[in-house]
Amino acid sequence: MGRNTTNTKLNKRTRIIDGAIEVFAKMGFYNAKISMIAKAAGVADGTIYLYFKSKDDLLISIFEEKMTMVMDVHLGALADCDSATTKLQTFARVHLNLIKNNPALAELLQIELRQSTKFMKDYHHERFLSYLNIIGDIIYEGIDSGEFRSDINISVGKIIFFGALDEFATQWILNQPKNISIEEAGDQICKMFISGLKK
Amino acid sequence: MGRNTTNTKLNKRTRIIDGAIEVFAKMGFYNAKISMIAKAAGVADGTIYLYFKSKDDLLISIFEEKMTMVMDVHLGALADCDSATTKLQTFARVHLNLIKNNPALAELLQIELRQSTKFMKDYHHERFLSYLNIIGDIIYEGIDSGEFRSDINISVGKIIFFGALDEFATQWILNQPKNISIEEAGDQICKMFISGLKK
Amino acid sequence: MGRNTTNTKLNKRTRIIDGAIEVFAKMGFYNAKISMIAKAAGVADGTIYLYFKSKDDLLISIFEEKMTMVMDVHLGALADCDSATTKLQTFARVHLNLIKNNPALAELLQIELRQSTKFMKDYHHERFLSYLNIIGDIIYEGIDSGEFRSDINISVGKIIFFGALDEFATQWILNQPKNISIEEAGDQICKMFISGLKK
Amino acid sequence: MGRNTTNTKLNKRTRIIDGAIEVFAKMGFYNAKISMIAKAAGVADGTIYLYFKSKDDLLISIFEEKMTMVMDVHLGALADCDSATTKLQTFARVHLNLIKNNPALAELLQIELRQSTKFMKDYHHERFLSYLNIIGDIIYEGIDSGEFRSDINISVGKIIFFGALDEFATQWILNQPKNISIEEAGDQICKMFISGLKK
DNA sequence: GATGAATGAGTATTCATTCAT
DNA sequence: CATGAATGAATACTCATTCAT
Repeated sequence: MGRNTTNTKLNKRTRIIDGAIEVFAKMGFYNAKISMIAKAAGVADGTIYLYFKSKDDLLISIFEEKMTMVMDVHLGALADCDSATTKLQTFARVHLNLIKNNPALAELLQIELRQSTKFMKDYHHERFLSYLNIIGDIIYEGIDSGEFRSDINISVGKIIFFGALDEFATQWILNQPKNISIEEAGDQICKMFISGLKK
Repeated sequence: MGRNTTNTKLNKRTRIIDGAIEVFAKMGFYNAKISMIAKAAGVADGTIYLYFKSKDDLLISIFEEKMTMVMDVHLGALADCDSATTKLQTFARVHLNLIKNNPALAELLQIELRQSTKFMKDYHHERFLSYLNIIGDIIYEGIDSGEFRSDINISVGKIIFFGALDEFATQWILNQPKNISIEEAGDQICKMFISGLKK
Repeated sequence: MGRNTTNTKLNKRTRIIDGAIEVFAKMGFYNAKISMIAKAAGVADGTIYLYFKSKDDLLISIFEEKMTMVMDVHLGALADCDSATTKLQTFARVHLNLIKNNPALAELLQIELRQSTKFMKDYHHERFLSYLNIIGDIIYEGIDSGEFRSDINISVGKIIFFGALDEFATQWILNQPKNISIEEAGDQICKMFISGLKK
Repeated sequence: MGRNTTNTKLNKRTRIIDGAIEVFAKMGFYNAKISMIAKAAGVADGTIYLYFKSKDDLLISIFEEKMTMVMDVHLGALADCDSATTKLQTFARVHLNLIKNNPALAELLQIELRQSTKFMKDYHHERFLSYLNIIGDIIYEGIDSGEFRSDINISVGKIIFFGALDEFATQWILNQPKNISIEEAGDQICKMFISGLKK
């Protein structure tokens, strides 16, 4: 049946993406070999090229699809919050949970975001900026509602809140600290960021 | 005579490192070709192998040397500060200034810190941890002296302060924001981090 | 019913051959892709393998079939001629007309005849030699009847008459000269060959 | 010494060209593998790319160089002739001798001239036209001097004389006829072409 | 030490062919 | 018969590294 065919196709594409996430995360983009990805996906090397134009396209496609998914999860979770403070806490919790539950994807997205290859430099600031702007909008809302100070530069604020979360995630992926859970860490990050270090 | 030879050698080594920083930063590690680095350094391809064991070793050597230099600058600057708050501000200022003045190096160090190649995973947590620990020590000192709250998890605090600075630096390198100077941004980061967003 | 099936098959086979002639001529054998031929023929890639064992077999089959057709046309036309001179002129006229009317086929046959792939070297001297022998027989007849000189080496004569026609055809396909029609050219070729350049 | 280095370099380039001529002639361009050529030349695969940009470039370079050489040989030989008839005979003799002595090169040049790949279609009509024009100039001279008939179309004449020689050469390469030497064949070709078949 | 020509291992990608539907 | 998704063998080309000079 049509549905069957479609499913098989989707499954194969999904398997390739999942295999690629795994292999890219473990090996890095340049050290990942197409044959490894094919093996991880349980398909022939050539099959990958039925679904993706090139290795680069595979990486970019993963980024596109997963970022879309991530944004949707965030926006869904934020819809239930009623204050900027809650939203910031929710954002942190969702971000860290996504990373906790998809460490390979997390590592991959970070590779993409950071790796300064030419094709990465050109590409997808847009989608990353949207992500940053979720944070920016929350801060703006907090200032607007009087929850947050008005002498905050939102452009800086959104970047450093993301940076704080992201660096913590990176370290957590590399070397999971035993002495603190990712949930507690999220609370700590929000506390420091929202209330500051000062007594 | 001996000194002369040594100098020549040191000069050549320095030229290679500088050429490599430039090329790695512009092209990324994997797209940087030894021949490009050799040309940038004004030496023959083979000469690089008289000073470095491999392309990987070149990257790691840069990291080692430059991080040593960076740590020294930080420690020198911090020696003059008399409070944890001042120290944190100083650290931020020094960090951002180093990046402002050595953008290629900054980009390179970030590539190294992030790029999850095997050889990067194995390597240099140590030296990076020392860097983080400068921040950790300042926070500890602040708590100890009563400047900072005592319910702060230092392990988390040092990571997120670094993350905040680092992400801002990344964005600044990629897309220098016109509406705020790097100095002001440093002040904003410290303000948010130290006093929090809350009114 | 059976006829219908058979017709469909024949039609499909014909469509594949015609598509292949077109694509081989335009792209060359090695640059022609099975998928292009399938598309040109309006069939699926796999269908080609129901009619031909391989890409090589497709090329060879075209050669076989078309040469058979070409030989028949020649023999039919020659039956009406009453002298070796007329036959030679007729042969030239028929040869050049075939090329004029089937330039893609002409180019393809030339590729085959020339392209020194192994499978081409092994193959079809036989059929080509038959073609040459049509010319050889005409020359023999002309010598026998006293029309032509008897100090002619027929083996050489048949080859060079063919070569003259063939090279002219090649040039005409590549770069159709405006200043002379293919019919006039045929007359010129016969004139030079039969009467020579000498005054 | 400089001379030594230069010689080594030249020798290597020459060895690659000679190896390539051999392998291209035996296997055809598309079936010739770079590794075969490298082995035939006694160099590493990569070395070929120090001297030629690509496999295509290698083929074209061979063509350029060898055609230059061939043209020089022809022009040198023709300088000594005092009539168009002698020149035509000389041209045929030189052409056939070159082929006799360089059969692999001859086959390769024919592949190039004929193989209808895109890059071949675009390329070097110019150089081939120069070759044809040597013949054209001889015919023109013969008409001008009164040796040849004036009702000859030179454009056609040069093509068919070349075609006659070329086809004979092709057949001779493929299947050397025992019953006639290449020298005699050259004489036959000239005789037929110059005096015609007619009694 | 310095050079850069030579090496050859390593890999993304293509495409003729197969075969389950 | 017909399809076209899947296969995987095959190869031009790159580039880190070596070593004779």
